[in-house]
Amino acid sequence: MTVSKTDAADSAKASRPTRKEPRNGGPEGAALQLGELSEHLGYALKRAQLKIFDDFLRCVAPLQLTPAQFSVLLLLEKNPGRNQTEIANTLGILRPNFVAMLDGLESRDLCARIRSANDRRSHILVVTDKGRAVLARAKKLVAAKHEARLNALLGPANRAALLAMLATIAREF
Amino acid sequence: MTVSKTDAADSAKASRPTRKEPRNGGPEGAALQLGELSEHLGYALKRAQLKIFDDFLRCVAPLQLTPAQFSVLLLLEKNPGRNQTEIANTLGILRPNFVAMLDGLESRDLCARIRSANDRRSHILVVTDKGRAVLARAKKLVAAKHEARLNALLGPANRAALLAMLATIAREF
DNA sequence: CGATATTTGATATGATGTATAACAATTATC
DNA sequence: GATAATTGTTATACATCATATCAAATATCG
Repeated sequence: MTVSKTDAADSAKASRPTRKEPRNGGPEGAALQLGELSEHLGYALKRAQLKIFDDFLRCVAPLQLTPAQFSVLLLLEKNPGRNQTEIANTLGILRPNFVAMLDGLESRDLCARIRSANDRRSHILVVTDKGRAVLARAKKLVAAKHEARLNALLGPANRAALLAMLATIAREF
Repeated sequence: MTVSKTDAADSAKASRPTRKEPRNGGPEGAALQLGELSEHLGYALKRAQLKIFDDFLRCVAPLQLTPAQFSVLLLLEKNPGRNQTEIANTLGILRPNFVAMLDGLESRDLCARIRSANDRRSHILVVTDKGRAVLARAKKLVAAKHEARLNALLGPANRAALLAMLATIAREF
């Protein structure tokens, strides 16, 4: 709906002794009412998604992996011998946009393109040893920091229910 | 994680009599395994969000309103007398980016900027009559088509639970 | 009061994500 | 063997998102 990566909600910088804002008496200057907005799933969905991605980025920052790159490596590891079109399609990436993304991963030696012997048009994608190592570390960081934090916030049962509903929407909506 | 607005999953164009792909016998050419990806909340969240936004766009297409524009009009209606900074911050929009957005809405006479008398730096934002009319029609379309479809897919109780969990993540994560 | 700092809306600019068209090389189809 | 389709790629356009900076207006404080 809107929603950028920014703070929103007018986060008061915490440290600022002198200001006028503490006029808590009047109804003026109060926090804005979200109103019906808080009942719209799309709005909550977008804001939650930004938070999740932001946290993912922080948790996996030492490995310099974006959520998109992580998903590519995960998919490559699970599905060896596939070409660019197959991987891109599965992840909902357009082939033209997948090229630069692979260039980035390949230049860091996390994956490699191998010309197929059967069909010399296509590139078979493989995770390199270094890619596998980075992916393993990423999985641990994500599990230990990111997903663990979600479990702490929602509880395992709720987290599972949430995941199931999101998957349903993604699949059948 | 990845995920664009595109079809993904290699949607077979439905109408194409001649192709090679029906080699359903071998394990080759089968659908890819998502593997651990399907256990990552961020991935499901992103894909669900894209679906929801896409459906929102279609449902409200006759009014030519994006989710972001809809959220702005909703917030303006609920919170009269606010300036650009307050509205933008609440929605998580950066002020510089909010300018062009307001230009668009104002050029269509859906809202208006009014110089404040108290503080002549700020613009008080108001929904115009036309904006209120468009917003009313948008609400009906969204409720009748978009949210109704979600209720049909998840059921009202699950939909409410989903919304609550997403709001929790957006608020406390 | 007057100097300095802050706020507001705005502009310019860049980075990133997403989408389409078109191309050469290769393969499939008939 | 001519035509069509596929694969990876390039170019390009557009939207989204982010930062720095500015002028005008206001606030703060010596």
